[in-house]
Amino acid sequence: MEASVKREGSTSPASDWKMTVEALIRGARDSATLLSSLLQDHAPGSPTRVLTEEILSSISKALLVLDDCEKSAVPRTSNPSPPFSGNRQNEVSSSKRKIIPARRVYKSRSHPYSCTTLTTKTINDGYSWRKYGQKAIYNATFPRSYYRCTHKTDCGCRATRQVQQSEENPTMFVITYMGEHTCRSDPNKASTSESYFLSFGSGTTKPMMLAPLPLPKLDFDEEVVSSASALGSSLSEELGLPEIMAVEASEPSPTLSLLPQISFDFSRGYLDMMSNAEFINIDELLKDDLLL
DNA sequence: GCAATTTGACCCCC
DNA sequence: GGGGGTCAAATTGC
Repeated sequence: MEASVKREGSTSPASDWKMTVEALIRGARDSATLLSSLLQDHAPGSPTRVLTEEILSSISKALLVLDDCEKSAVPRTSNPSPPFSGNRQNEVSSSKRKIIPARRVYKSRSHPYSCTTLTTKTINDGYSWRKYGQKAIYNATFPRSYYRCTHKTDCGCRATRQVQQSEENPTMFVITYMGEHTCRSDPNKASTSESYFLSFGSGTTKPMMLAPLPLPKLDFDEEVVSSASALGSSLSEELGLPEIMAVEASEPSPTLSLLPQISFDFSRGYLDMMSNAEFINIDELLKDDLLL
């Protein structure tokens, strides 16, 4: 299904992304907070419906923007040129670099998916990371740091993450995860969340798709406000009125934060919602109230 | 001494 | 051509 709403005017990809993140943050955070409080005394009725619709609306708006961004980025794919074109000078020197290797192996930047998280500090996600770079970003106040999994060398794990201080709120950090962990993660940390996944897939979406992810396992002592992702998804076909599924993903944890937490992984097509308010049976909620 | 971080250069892609 | 992601030598910390 094609998205029926077009963005107004023409904006830059950076602007699109900013709009998206802002929409996700506002919609998801506010709605989740309200929803969480309401669910403590849950009685089937309109409030849950309104809130759920609000969440969906926010997500849909963000997705529309992401969809356009994704479309504009599509043509870059198919034919990667060889990693080295071969005509550069190899003898370049500087005060720090005296010898430049004959050639460098440069890997593709493409990743099967990504996940962006806004958090009050850099999160302990259960994986060990090694910093491999830092860059000043054009029109950005704060530099961006680049990390890769420490198991890259021994396990060939290709997961990376980028950390950058938020422009709007310097106390927050925007953390972007890219690539899947192919190394073994800490099983203790990997299973400490109470999670539900709302899938924006079709009715034929299999439960397998809703399993807890290779996404970062967040440290719930921290306030993770939102996250979003927008790569490699065919979700644009389903933006009209997403069908919702919900599934309980793991055992409850006593270490959850007091705030409801929502994360999105659009490339895999689901919304991850966490709360310590009580077990939220979203599945029944939705069955009673609306979409199912 | 080893491992992690820093930092300038290299390279890809728009 | 330039922004941004990655590499890898140099530096720093334990």
